[in-house]
Amino acid sequence: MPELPEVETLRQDLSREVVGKKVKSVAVSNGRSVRRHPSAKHFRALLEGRTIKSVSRLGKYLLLTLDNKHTLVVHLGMSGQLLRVKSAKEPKPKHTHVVIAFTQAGELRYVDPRTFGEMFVSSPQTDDPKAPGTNGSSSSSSLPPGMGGGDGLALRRQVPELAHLGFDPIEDVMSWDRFGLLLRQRHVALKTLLMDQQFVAGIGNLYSDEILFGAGLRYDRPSDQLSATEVRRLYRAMVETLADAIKHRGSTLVDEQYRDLFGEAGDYQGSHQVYNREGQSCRRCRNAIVRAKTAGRSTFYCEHCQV
DNA sequence: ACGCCCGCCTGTAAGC
DNA sequence: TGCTTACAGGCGGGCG
Repeated sequence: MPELPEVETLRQDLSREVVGKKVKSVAVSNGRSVRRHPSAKHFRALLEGRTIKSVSRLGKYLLLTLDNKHTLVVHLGMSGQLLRVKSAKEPKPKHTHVVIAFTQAGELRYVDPRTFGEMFVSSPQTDDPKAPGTNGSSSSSSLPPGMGGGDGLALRRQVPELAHLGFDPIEDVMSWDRFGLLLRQRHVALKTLLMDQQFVAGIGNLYSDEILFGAGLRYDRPSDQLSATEVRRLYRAMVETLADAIKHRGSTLVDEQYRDLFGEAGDYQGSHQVYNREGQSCRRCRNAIVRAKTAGRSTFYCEHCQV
């Protein structure tokens, strides 16, 4: 399942490979992948003739900014892949639902067996196009500014459909104090909170387990009952685990199909501490990793290292 | 407010 | 060996 590290790897690849390219034609062979649009034709018309100006990321969403300020948004869901091929002649894998051909030759293909993912073209928010600064809502917001792929606030305005997303753990830096404050505003299990996209955007089942191991905290610890040290450990583990996974170009598991833009597997699965390691020995204390069920989902953790 | 379940999907693998 | 069932889970929605 592509989560933040996998999507960020794709963002880096895309910004080198498709920025500056102009869309020649778009072919949609499964309308479900563009289900936000009234029709495939509608989706195509918004893309054809446009040039890709930049590539950003918000949580698990890829944002390709177009030359008319519209944005091509891609969400990979459970099984989505974005593949760049040099020639249209290369054989199309099964479940290729969208093909974007560029005028400079080459294609961007969207493949998604389970069709949980989607693509759509978003129009920027048309709120108050008059003088800027009159109501002062631009820079005084509660969200901190982003650093890399783009300003988180600007991106949220650019794509109103993603306004509900919480802070991005890599782009939006925040103090331990503020993180602790946010944790105390809720009373939920830590794993639930890490996976809540409205709280923090980009973390799914795999990385929430890895982060909680890194922090030495159990998945079911209530979010409003952490000591200052534990808050700090959790924040640090979140940022470091994700950054480390990005360095390794994400996780490609045996039963999964995450691939980068060129079809290459990620490398981080070898560094997993708990995920999918039920019965295997903890790399830190040698006790067996345990599997639990929460809300019908699997959770892996070490009963000795996580308290 | 929160936990939990369902439906949406297909491919893989375990079970009988 | 072949069929059936369970499982994988992001996300939105509903229910208690």
